[in-house]
Amino acid sequence: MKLKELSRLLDLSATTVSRALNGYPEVNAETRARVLAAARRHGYAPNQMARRLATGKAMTIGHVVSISQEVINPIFAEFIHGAGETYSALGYDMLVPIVPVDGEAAAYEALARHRKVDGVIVHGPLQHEPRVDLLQRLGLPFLMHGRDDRPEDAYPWLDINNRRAFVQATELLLDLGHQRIALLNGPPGQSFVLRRRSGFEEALAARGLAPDPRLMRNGEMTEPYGHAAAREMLLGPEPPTAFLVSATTIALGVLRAVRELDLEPGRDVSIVTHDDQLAYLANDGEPPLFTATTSSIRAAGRRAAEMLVALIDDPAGAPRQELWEVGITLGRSTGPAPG
Amino acid sequence: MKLKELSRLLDLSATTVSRALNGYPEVNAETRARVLAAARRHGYAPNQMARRLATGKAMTIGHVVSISQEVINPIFAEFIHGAGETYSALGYDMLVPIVPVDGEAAAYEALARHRKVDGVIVHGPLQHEPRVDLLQRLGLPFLMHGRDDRPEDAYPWLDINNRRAFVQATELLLDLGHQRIALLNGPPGQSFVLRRRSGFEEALAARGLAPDPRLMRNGEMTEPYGHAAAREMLLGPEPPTAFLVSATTIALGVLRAVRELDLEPGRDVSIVTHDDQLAYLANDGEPPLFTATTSSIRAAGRRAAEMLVALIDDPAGAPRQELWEVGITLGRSTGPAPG
DNA sequence: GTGGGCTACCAAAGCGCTTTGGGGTGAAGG
DNA sequence: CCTTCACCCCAAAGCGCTTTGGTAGCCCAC
Repeated sequence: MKLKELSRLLDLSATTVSRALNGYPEVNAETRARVLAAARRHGYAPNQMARRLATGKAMTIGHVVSISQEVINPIFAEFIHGAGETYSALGYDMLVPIVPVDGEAAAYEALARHRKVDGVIVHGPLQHEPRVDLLQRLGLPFLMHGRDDRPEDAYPWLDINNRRAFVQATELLLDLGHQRIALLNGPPGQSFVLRRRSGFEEALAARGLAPDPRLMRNGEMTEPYGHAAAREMLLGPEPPTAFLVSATTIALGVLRAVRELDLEPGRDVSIVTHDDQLAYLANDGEPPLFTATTSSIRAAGRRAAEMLVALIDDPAGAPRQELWEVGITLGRSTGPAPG
Repeated sequence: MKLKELSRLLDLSATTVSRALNGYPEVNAETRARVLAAARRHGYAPNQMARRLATGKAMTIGHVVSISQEVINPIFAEFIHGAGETYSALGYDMLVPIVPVDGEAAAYEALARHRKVDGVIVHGPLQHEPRVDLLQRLGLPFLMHGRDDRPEDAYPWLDINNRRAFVQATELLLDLGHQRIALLNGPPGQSFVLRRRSGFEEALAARGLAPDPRLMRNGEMTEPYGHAAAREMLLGPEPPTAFLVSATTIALGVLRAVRELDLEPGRDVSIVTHDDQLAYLANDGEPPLFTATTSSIRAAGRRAAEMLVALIDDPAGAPRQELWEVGITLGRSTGPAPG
């Protein structure tokens, strides 16, 4: 069933039918009702390709995933999940090109030139993110999840206050008397990783402490990474009494190492993690397993998508930046420093 | 830059330019080279909407995600990842509608009627999957990841041999002398979950053993689920000496419970898991942490996408079903039954 | 030297929709 | 009574590409 057939059936012009379906005012209410009823009855839906060609709007948002970021995966999935809810509600489609690491720039260029999307969401910004220049040059609207070292208003973004979160987490451990705190952070170069480290170092410095480089690690946020790093540190000289880690997956690895060494989490060793509130890694229990800074990555996805769509609809008048504070949850993984 | 402009620039007709770019034979080699050079130089790329409207092909594959399946998430993400690699290579786009549970059917109908996709991949089939009827009625080509209780050749699918995998895993435990084996399976109703249970029960029956219903659980494949179930069973009367579980996330929960109770995995309690080889939950170590049946879900995604595209290009001649056997990895989580 | 068969190109007709620029009708207003 | 103005509706012109159905020119064969 196409528009022309439907219009013939109704003895109306294609123009009128189109207008009726798209809610334009210059259509008699009765006529509109007739059209809508007929459309439903015959299962008519406009061909999206035709519609998009005619309107010049792709009604699609791109999320480019580079396959280097193996481990962003579960977090990325949860973010996408939230964004998808927004898109469904707003009539947008989501396009998810998966590209090799070295094809990322080309992927954005292709999206722009082929007119496949109206905008993109940029994931996992580096400290100084080259994609910003690329996208501005391409004139492709974008919203960054996170932000880099440019001035606050250089481009639109949604981020959580990573620095502050890790200041608070570190202070919590310091208040419990911990002095040797290990930091198991995410992949080097990522903007959020650096902000978290700043927060950690800042909190230590405020108490006149200097971070021990041997207790600071970067790595993909996996369970084995947490396990290996924690095990090594705990078996080494001057082991830490507390771990501050960047993801629940890492925390689980730390927990495994702690138990393996017959230590008691929350008594012999404390653990604080940042919790993205992934559905399948829920920090369950009463009180919950981990003491954590928390922020729903799914909610971030929802909101980021909203912001980008608003930006596309009204490039001038939409909110362009948003910084979320994180919550803190007290769990069973922290306690006073031993000794 | 649009086709007309480029053709005027080259003093050729749009027809010839289009044919040159799309590799049709009726173009002089020299002319083609000239066209390609000019296209590259001016950064010309055809507007996809126009192209798709003209050809009638969406060059897009849909993966509908219903937001009930919270926990399919990480596994789903990994599958998608593989599929995405195929799409990039083949020039297809991937559309990922995220819809509420009760909107799934409507989502497929919309995809079909709006002509947004050339086909879909169906995830997480139930024992008897209603989407099969729906999609066949809509005439929308599809490939199922997994399969349901219909005859083998009822529709195209790619699956792993879940039953056989769990037969082998169970036999492995039985050979080690375990008699009380707990099964921590996935969500009830899912086809793969039922096949795995069949395999488990079948292997027990072959040794004259009956499964203990108190040691069989279903649940979303999360770490807390594994932890809670294992803890409860281990503290109950007649605790199991071994756990067979459906996912590495669950296995991590079991491991946590085991350690909490001061038991030694691989000595006091054995664990076998099915490992989808998720990148961020790698079963690392030498030997690896878990004894596991393994099958790369990312590879499955790659292959499934290939099969679907082949099916779309040639509805008659493409391979329609594929059953993969799983591998087995011996890890540190299994050992002879105690006592 | 005429017909047939290639090669290399082109004009124009779609693809199915939206949107522009009217145009007819009847009621309100002068 | 004639104009004005909403109100509804329509024909036709795009949107930017692909594809159909040619044609012009050339070579070869009979």
